[in-house]
Amino acid sequence: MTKTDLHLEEFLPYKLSYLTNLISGDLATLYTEKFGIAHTEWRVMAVLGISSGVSAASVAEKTAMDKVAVSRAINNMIKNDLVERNFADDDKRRSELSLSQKGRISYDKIVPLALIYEKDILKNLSTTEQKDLNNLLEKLTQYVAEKT
Amino acid sequence: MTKTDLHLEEFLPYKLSYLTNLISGDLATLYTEKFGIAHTEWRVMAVLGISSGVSAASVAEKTAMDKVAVSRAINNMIKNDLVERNFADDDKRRSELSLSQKGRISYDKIVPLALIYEKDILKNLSTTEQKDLNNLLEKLTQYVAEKT
DNA sequence: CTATAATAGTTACAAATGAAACTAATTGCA
DNA sequence: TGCAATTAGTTTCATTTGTAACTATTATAG
Repeated sequence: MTKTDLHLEEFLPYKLSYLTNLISGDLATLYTEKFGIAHTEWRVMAVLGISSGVSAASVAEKTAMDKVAVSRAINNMIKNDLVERNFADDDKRRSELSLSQKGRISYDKIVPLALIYEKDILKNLSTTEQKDLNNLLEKLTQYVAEKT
Repeated sequence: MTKTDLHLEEFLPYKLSYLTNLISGDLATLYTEKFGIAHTEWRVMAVLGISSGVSAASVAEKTAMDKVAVSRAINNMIKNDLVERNFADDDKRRSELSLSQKGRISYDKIVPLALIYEKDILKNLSTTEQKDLNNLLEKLTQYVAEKT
């Protein structure tokens, strides 16, 4: 006799999605409320914070966002003086992006808050459990990503 | 010396979000491609598949969706003959929702596929690891949910 | 009773996201 | 060279989602 009922609360995709939404929403308050930065912009900022002069395509790759979303985020951040853009000498299509001074200041304020938030969540898990969690997520991610 | 850099690939909220998106997108093909059912509708369907005559508010609660999203999903599903609605005798505002026959047929086809999908993903983890995963997600969810 | 508040669900409008077509610049190959 | 194909990024339009205000009905306090 096979069980064919599906209870959302026990269904992995739902559980993951639920937790992810809680955390994302929670985290979003850190960068939206005080800094008026949207979710996509936060991801871009996180990348530009540690890599300067990169292209939009590279940002897209590192943030798992598509190029349209990146384009919009970037242009909005430029408008808000958070990001600066140059165009590459050897290829005028390619943009070279970095945080502006203002962007850097916000970044430097947000990152510690984000790390504290992460730490706060993880404090409920032992060191071993944290390792396990990473392992499990990594395994799942790799498998799902590879099955095309 | 404290580390203040934030690398997305190692940041729990990002990792969770990334995995969730992969899985949700993957799963969505199961119900959209063949059945033309949207994500919100799938959640509603999952609930109505095991509970008949429930209110929209109750569906909202069980799906972690807000009432507007539920209203839209429900009305669309009614339009597509997937859901039937009555209004409660003792309170004409309250709807009593169930899958229609057509909805039930789709449900009976989708659920096994969804469960197979879940099983396929989980087959990469040992029984212990699966338990661990559940435990960890549960712990995190509970903590994050409670910190308001 | 009646007026006010509360509840179930919907509508309307704004913001976010996604897909496809587009522009401009560069590459490659005949 | 010069013309077709590719690449970087943008624009446009349709769909989705979120928020607030709204309608209809029921509950409750005076």
